Amino acid sequence: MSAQPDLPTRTPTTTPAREAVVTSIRRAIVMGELRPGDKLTEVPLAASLDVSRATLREALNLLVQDGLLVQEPYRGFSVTSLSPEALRDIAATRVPMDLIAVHAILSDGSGRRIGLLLEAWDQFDRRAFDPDPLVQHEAHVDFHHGLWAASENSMLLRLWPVTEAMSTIALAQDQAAHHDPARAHRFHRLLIDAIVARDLPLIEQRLHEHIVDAAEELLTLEGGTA
Amino acid sequence: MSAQPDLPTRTPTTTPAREAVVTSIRRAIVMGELRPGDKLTEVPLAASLDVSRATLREALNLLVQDGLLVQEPYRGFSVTSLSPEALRDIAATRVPMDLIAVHAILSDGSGRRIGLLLEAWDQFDRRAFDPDPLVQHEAHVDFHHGLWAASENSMLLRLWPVTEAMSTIALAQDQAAHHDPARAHRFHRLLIDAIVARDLPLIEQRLHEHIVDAAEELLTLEGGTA
DNA sequence: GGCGGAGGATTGTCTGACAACCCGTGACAG
DNA sequence: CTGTCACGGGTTGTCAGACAATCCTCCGCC
Repeated sequence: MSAQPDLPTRTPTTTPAREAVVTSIRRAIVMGELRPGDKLTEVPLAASLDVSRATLREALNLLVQDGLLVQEPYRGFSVTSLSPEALRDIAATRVPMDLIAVHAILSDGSGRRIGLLLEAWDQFDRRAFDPDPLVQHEAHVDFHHGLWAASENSMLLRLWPVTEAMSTIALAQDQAAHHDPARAHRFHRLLIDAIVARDLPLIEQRLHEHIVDAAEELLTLEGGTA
Repeated sequence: MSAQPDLPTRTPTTTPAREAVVTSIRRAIVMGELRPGDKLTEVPLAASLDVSRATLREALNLLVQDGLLVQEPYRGFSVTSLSPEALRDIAATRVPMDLIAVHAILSDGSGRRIGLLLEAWDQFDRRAFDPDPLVQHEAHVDFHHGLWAASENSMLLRLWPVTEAMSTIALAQDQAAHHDPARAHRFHRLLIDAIVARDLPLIEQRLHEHIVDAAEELLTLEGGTA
């Protein structure tokens, strides 16, 4: 009935339209076009994304899934907004969770997990200074994801989407929070060094610097609880 | 930091139908009527639950949200299934996460968090031996949720649904895994005692007994057969 | 000025349909 | 006999339009 579509369908699971919607909205949040607290009204949004309302709602449900959006019955979807205490909680909780990953990496005798970690570093290193700020953001996020993935702890992997979403929102909270890419690069480098050196106290200290201090900085920027 | 404008479950006067679907399916998983790996076909399921396919799909998406189900494009929804390594990861990860909560509880000078914890214990104590096994399960789960909630750490609260779902699946993995309610009751009691005594090493040991040992036990049960 | 109710706007749900896709089956060539 | 490929049934993904339930705003009334 047709010429053979010789091209191997590039994506093994092609064309769920809602995926496009999901990435589109996620990008809008990362880029600050959608800010925490913004309400999403379905009909105009569906029209602007050229999908039906049902498909849009499926995509929105997926975003609620990792906490990027919140849904209140009969009141609709809106971008998650974090209180200052929530921001501190995120930072304070991420440090011990990262330490769980680090422990798993260091307790692996084969060295494979360290290899995974260094690979994550390499990929970050290549994209950390990309001109596209979206790529920079993804590189940063992927590095932290790589740290958890290198632990080969499936529980952490399941918890990652929620964690990533919270961190994304935290950064999006302050639009002006364009953290200096060189600074993130340096922190990540120092962290890798400490892990390779297997210096647990140093690892913890550097995680603390990277995460908690950054959060406190965000909070001071935010200032008057606006 | 005194009066938190409490957010009472602001019921929207009527329950969205998908909530009923969600609890129905969740109950089926808890009760072992749906077992890990089972596939859910939409049309018969929607008919049996007396909702439209669209509403059913919204409910299924919500369940994917906390990890109780997995969705593969064009292959449908199925109950999450965990490998033995995943089961170990869950147990091994929950202990340090519970410790995060415990630290937050103990670092609260006002004693309010301890009060919340004891309240959670009371509610567990009242339902631990309920004749309905579903109530028993909920009492157990609510106790652990109460531990995290008592920490007043909003990040942990966000991570809870995923954690709960993983633990639920882990227990559902082996249908024969009705844990002796008296045993759970004793463990929880011992844990509370250790926390009140502020004995950190003892707390950790008892968490380990309750979580990791239970997981290993599940694995030996499962390993013999299968 | 405060209160209560009408009206519009928005979300929740339904029905029915069609397109896209997966999988098992069986014909066919080697 | 074996591997490949087309075919068809079954299932999921998406659409359109419609109606009910709920929220929100504003206006008249006391």
